[in-house]
Amino acid sequence: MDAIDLSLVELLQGNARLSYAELARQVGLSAPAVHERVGKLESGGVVRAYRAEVEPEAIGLGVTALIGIVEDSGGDTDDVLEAFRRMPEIESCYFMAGVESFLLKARVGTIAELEQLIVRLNRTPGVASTRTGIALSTKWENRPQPLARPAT
Amino acid sequence: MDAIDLSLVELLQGNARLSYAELARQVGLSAPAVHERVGKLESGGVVRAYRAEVEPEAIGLGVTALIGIVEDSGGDTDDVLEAFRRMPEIESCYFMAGVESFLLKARVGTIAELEQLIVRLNRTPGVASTRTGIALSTKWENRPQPLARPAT
DNA sequence: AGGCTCAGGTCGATGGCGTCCACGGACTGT
DNA sequence: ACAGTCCGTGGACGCCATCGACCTGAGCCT
Repeated sequence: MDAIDLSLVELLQGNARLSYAELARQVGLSAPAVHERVGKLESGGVVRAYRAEVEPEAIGLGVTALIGIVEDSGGDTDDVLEAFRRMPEIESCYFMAGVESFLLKARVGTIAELEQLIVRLNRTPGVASTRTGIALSTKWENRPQPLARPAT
Repeated sequence: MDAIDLSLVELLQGNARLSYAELARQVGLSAPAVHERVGKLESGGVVRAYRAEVEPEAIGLGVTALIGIVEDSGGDTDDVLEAFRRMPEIESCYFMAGVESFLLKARVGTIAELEQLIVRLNRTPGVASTRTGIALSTKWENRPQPLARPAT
């Protein structure tokens, strides 16, 4: 993981569809060399996936909510997680320090659907309570960070 | 925005580096047709970007925090936003309903860096108070949703 | 020191891909 | 019926991905 790998990661964070030839030009190596490096970044787990970032409204998901979950004292965390995983509306799931064990980011089409989701969450065994905040607008999301430090 | 466009979006959400030829095979059109459709999805703002999804730990960002911001009653929201935008650690920024006007997702290398970030946030004009929750682990993040409904 | 080994690069070749263009069929409104 | 428009196909051409052969420098053992 040297400076060139960092540049490659940074370039691909900015535009995942760059050709190997273009990447090669930008970092000053040949295309096969870049091909091999990117392959190693992928199989080494540094690059997990390449995704198109989609405007949620355009695919009928206009409502974003952030939901804190308080767990039942007796509940099994793994079961709760499994239940969350089966709800496709939950885009992100963080296990948190604090009273609320989980913080979920959910995306649905309408407030009515959000209501249904919250009901389902509250019914989930192991969930003691939920606290929902609605995002009025998303200023930005998943902005890539400049990769300053040459990480170990 | 028909069923084929939806498939294209779904395919590109799963793997943004698919070739046009491969996309064409999957949706049953020719490559130029797919090329044109994807171009329209991009310029129409449906597809905003293609990004490589990177394991944050691998680039020295092991600490994820979610920070609620309460605004000063007198503060100018745009100025606050502008200040946030200049902090690269803030990956996402939502404008929320509720007491806390913003919810930020920040990613830093160490707890010490998080502390510095929180100090900077509290010093920012227009910010009355902050409330930080630390993510102990990320179960998943930015999982693409299946695109069921044929959105208008 | 000399030579082995290995990681990681360049170069060259070839088949597939991206992309431009001209053409054609189905709908639509008149 | 006709013309216009939209959206697709097929062909052509140059660039790209990818493979194999070879090169080079660092580290190490004898």
